[in-house]
Amino acid sequence: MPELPEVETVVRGLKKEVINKKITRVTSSYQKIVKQSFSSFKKALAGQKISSISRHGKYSFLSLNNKKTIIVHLRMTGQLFITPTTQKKDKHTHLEIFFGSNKHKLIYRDIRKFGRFELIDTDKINTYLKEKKLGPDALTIKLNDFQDNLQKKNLILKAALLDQSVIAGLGNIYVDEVLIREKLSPLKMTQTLKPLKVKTMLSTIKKVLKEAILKKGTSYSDYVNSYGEKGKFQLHLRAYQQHGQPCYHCGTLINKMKTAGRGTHYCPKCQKL
DNA sequence: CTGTTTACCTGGGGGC
DNA sequence: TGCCCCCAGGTAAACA
Repeated sequence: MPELPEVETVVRGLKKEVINKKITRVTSSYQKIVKQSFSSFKKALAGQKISSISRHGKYSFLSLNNKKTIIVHLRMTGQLFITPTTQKKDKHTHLEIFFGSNKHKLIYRDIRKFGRFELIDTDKINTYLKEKKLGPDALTIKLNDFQDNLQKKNLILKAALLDQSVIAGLGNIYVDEVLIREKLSPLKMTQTLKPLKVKTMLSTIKKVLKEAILKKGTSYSDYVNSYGEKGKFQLHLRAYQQHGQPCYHCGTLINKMKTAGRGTHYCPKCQKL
């Protein structure tokens, strides 16, 4: 599923490919993908250029030169990538953006149709982030803010790291990967964490995310980057979907349980409560 | 108000 | 081969 490293990889690719290209046409065969009416969305995009692209957590922002911004969230199985205009769309392609005199189009594919597009005023991005209760981005969050957000609620650690208001960008894969590297139990309560442990955990969060970005993300199931290619971080997973495999650190078999409503992979020896 | 559960979707895999 | 059921998990909405 697309988490921070996957969204960052897509954003970096799109920056190279679609900045300053004029949008000529937008089509959709599943208009629910767009939050507001598709006809107004289509009208607002036509004739505009994408002037800048940014990301916060798992949200990406494609800003147009008419002071509007397209917000994209890929949710579980969303794919946003460039493909030749001659490529015929398949049944999972729900949106296509065409550019003037260009051999390529930007398409949105999503098997489970959970992803969403939304159009807002560019100067309201910060308001939007507040409305969604999005916390600081995981790559840039300051230790003090992370510490405060963790202490505010006494949550199970796994749930706290998945909570986008605490830290934005982590999902099920990277939370499990961080916890096994930190030898922390997913069941530990946040208020029992020592300040020094919070510090090392945050540096591990940033380290794992950066490594995953270098590997162009994790393609466990459907994720592909802006060129439709798979990532390579799945080769470096130590916990996620590794149940039955020996632990990277001690050789004990990785276990799987359900925590905070999610599949949670952990080493029963390294990650004791 | 806050924590918990369900809905949104489809494909894949297990059981039979 | 095929049918049924469950599972995958990000977020919003409904619920207790």
